[in-house]
Amino acid sequence: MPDDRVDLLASVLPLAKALRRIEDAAAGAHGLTMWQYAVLLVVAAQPSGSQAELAARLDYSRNRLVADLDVLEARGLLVRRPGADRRTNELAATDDGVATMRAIQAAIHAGEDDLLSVLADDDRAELDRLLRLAGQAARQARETREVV
Amino acid sequence: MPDDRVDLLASVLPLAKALRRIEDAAAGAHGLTMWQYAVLLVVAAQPSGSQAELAARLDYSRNRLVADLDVLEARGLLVRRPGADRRTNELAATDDGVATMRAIQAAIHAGEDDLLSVLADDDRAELDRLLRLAGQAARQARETREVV
DNA sequence: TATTGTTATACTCTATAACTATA
DNA sequence: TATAGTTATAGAGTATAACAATA
Repeated sequence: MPDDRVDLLASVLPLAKALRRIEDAAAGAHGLTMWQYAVLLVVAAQPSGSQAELAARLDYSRNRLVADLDVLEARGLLVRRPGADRRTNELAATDDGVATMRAIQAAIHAGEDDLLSVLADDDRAELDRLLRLAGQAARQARETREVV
Repeated sequence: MPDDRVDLLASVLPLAKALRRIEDAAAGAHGLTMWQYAVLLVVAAQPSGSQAELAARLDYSRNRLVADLDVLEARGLLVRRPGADRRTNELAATDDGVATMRAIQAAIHAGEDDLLSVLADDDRAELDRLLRLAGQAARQARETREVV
C-alpha cells in the first residue's frame, strides 16, 4: 500500500518561516528582534525571579539572553533588580515595555490573520486549538527526551 | 479587552524543532541529512528536468543542492544525466534510492505518530489537513511576497 | 561543590556573489 | 545577454566552554 501521507515538516517548516518573517517585521518596526519581543511578552505576563528561569520558560539560551536584556534595559522597556539571592536578577517589564509589546503583538496577530485568511473561521479556530496541543506535546517531548 | 491569543509561532516553533529532530534522526540512521532525504523524496515522486527546478520545488538553495546531489549520486541513490539543454542535469532516483527513502519515511511517520499520540484520532486527522492548508498558504505568501 | 550572570569561542546553517559552460 | 551548475566567501544563529561572584 503506497504511503500518500505528507511529512508534517513539509507543511510546518514553510509555516514557521512565514510566521518568523511576520514576527521579525513586527518587532523590527519597533527596533527589536523577535527574541527581544518574546522576552517582553513573557516577562509582562509574569515577572521573572531570575534570568535562568526566564531562559527556561522561553526555551532560550541564558547566554544569548544577556545581550537581549541589555538592549531592553537600555531602552527602558524592562528593569533588572538584584534578587534576595544576590546572584540572581529579578526582571520586570516597564509600562513602556508593556505598551511596546502590545503594539508588536497586535501587528503579529494581524499578520497571522492575513497569512491564514484562506481558512474558514471555524477551520482557523481549530488550527489554533490543535497547534497549541501539538506545541505542548513538542515541548514535553523535548523535556523528557523520549522522541524516537 | 485583554488579548489572550497565543502567538502561533510559540506553538509552531517547538513543533518544527521536534519534527526536525525526528527527521534528522531518521535520515541520520541511513547516513543522510534531512535535506538529502527531502531531495530523494521529491525526485522519487517525480524526476526533475534540472537542478534549478528541483531547488525551486523544495524551496531550497540551488547552491547547497550541489553537494547533497554529490552525496546521493556517490551512494548510488540518485543519478544525474545531461539533459537536452546541455546546461541542465536530469535527476532520477534509483531503486536503491526509492527503497532508502521509503525506509526513512516510515521511521519519520512513526516518530510523528509517537510525538502526537496525545491527540485523538480525529484531532490528528484535522491537524494534518489544516497544517497542509496552512503550509500551502505560507508557501504562496513567500512567492507573492505580500506578507505584511 | 553548585549555580547565576557573563563573556568568549567554535560550529552550523544560510545568503550572496562570482566563475564556467552553454544557450 | 541570460541561465545552469558550481565554487567560494561572508553573515546570522546557535551551541559549547570558561570565568568571577555568590550560595
